[in-house]
Amino acid sequence: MASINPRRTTDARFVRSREALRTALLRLLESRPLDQITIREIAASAGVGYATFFRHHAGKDALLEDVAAEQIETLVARTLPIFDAAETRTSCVALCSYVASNRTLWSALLTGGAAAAMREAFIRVSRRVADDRRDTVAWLPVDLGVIHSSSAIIEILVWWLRQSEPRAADEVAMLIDRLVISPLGGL
Amino acid sequence: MASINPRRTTDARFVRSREALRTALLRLLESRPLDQITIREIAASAGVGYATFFRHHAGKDALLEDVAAEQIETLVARTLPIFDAAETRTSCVALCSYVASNRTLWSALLTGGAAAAMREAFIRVSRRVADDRRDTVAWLPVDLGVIHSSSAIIEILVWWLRQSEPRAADEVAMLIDRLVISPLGGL
Amino acid sequence: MASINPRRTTDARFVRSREALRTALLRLLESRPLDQITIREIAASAGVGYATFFRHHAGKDALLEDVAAEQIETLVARTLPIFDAAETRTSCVALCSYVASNRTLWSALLTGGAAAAMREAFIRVSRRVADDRRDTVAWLPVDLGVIHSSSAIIEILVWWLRQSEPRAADEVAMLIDRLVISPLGGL
Amino acid sequence: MASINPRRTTDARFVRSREALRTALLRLLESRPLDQITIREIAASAGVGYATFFRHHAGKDALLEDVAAEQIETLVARTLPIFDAAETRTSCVALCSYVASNRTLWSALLTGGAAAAMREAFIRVSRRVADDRRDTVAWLPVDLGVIHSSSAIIEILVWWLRQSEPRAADEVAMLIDRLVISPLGGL
DNA sequence: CTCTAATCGAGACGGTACGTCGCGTCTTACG
DNA sequence: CGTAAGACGCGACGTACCGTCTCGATTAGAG
Repeated sequence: MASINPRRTTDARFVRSREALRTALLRLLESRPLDQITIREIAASAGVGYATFFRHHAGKDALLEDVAAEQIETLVARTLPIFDAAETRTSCVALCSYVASNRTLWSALLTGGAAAAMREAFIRVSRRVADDRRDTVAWLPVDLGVIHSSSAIIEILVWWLRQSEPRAADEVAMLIDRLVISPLGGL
Repeated sequence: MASINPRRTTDARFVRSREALRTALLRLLESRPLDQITIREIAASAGVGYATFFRHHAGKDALLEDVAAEQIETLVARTLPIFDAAETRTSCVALCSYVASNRTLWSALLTGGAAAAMREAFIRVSRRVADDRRDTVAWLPVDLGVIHSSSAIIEILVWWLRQSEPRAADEVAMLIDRLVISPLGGL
Repeated sequence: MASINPRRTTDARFVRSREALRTALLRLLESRPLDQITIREIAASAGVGYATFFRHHAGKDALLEDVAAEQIETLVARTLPIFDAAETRTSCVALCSYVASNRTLWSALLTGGAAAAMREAFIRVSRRVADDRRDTVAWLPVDLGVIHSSSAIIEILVWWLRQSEPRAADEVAMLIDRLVISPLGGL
Repeated sequence: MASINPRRTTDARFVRSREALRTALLRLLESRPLDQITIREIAASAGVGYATFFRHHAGKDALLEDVAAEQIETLVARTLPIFDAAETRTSCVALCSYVASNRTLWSALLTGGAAAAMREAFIRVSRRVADDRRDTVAWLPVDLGVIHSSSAIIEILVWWLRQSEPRAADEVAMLIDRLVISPLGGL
């Protein structure tokens, strides 16, 4: 949508609204789950007309994925080395540290009722990465590998971010390593 | 709700409606995801008045859980021995066989957009079981263990049931064993 | 609409809402023209849910015509004898007297921006009457006769009802007689 | 608006846009009624920027009246002699002939949902003329005379232009004469 | 085998959010 | 630096579904 018309990427107003909507959603996600947030609220909170929302996104979910996409892209960039490294544990630590350092953001994304959408987005990105790499283990179907590891990681992160007194990042990294990565059997 | 008035469990009309609603939901779930099914449709498909739906269930989700509950109870009864047995693999086979033998039902429940609700129900039941048993591994927080294993199993089942040409039950059992059960490290 | 389902005509709630909407529209028409009245206002003023409006009428205009229909039916019943009577003047007086005695109502209907719709409704009713009677004057096409006389009468009434200090009913009756009825040349 | 800046009447671009808008509206009116035509369509059809529309006219209606004004001015110039002439019938023929010779234009203006606006414009012009002339008949209020005759003429023309196989101009002229002009009683 | 009361179907209702549309204003990029 | 493009705020629209409610019309099961 944004890429069709070159103007859209340049026009100051367009960029401004777009960014306002992104941050408004994140702001609201900190207070309550996605499905209790109305598009009208997002628009109002962004200081943007209601109709304008639809000039940028097809719906609530579309905005969420738009917001999520770039974050996930970054997260995956941190997750990638996990599978390469002999030292998977170190990589898991890196992953968790990144999440910890953006705790508020990731809490909103993962514990705000958007986890399912995030999971989808994460799987999508992971699948793309997996297609590029083509390292396989005989007993494990590739797509299941992607789905399982993505889901499990997301879910452990959700569990982590929901804790009132969160554990240390490297402790969680250990859990991910032992529960998810190691069982994949050294991809 | 159903238990307040003893008559409700006896009155032929009440029982008939209840059952009609259950089967109607399952029938509809085979055609499209839960959130595209309206309560009005369920009622109509059950040959039951719209208001009657609410005389039995608080909402769509309540009906789903009502339907799901007994199935999950059975499934967990099959899953339980997994953790006891030295031969976890055998138990996984038993689990998958059961699902395979009720494929239509479980497909509706798991691939019909109700997976999230099923996951919750499954976790709820599992947690209850886990509380009874109290076998712990030092490095793994109990609640995470429950959440992770429940979610991962559900998710592998979803993956399985979505395949156009599904794999053999024992093959999937192997996957569950290697990806989920074994890593728990012999509870 | 009201006549399809017999229940609708009986159900107390339905009748209540229907009547509330009618009177609400008339009430609002006294304060400002039709196109400055929103459906939401009508519903609110009727103490009726917004969606309920559409359960009764397809839109603002439909409600107006519904309201207008019966009034026009009555008015036409008064207008009819005009064409029969040798004393057309007397009949015109009757017509104007009736309008005068319901001045508030007719002001709302005719000076509230609804005149066009009223004209249509009036023509429709008149055409039906004309079809029944089949008295024709050679030089005047029937449909033009209906359109012209209906429109002209409506328009004179509008002019009358808009005056700050309205003329006497029989004076207006005279105007209608001389400008509209007589020229028809003794139908 | 157009008269404030002297440049506006001279600037070639301004004149070009103005004319483009006029003809665009007329072109569109031939295909569908005024209220189904959006300003955006008019602008697009005129090959003119959307905002540019508002540099010329306050809105759709304003453009219409702008377009209509000159036509009506001409029409009234033809209608005027009607009231002077002893031979009103001849004048009516002149009027109708003029309309017939610009049938497409007048069809667009009168049958395209713009009749009400045209009526207003026609009345406005007629009133100006009537004020100048000051010929009165005792029993007929001047403003009603103007409104009635204007409306009735417009309305007969609409009826005429809507016919699939239109009658001859002098036949319609006769109808106008007998229904509208004669009853005014030789102003 | 009746009578009485619970249950039923039907669906009207008040709400709330949706996504669409057109308006008229105002900003922006571009020639 | 002026103009065309079009993003924007606004606000009404009509739709969909929710869950509550009011109706009579059955019909089950107790007496």
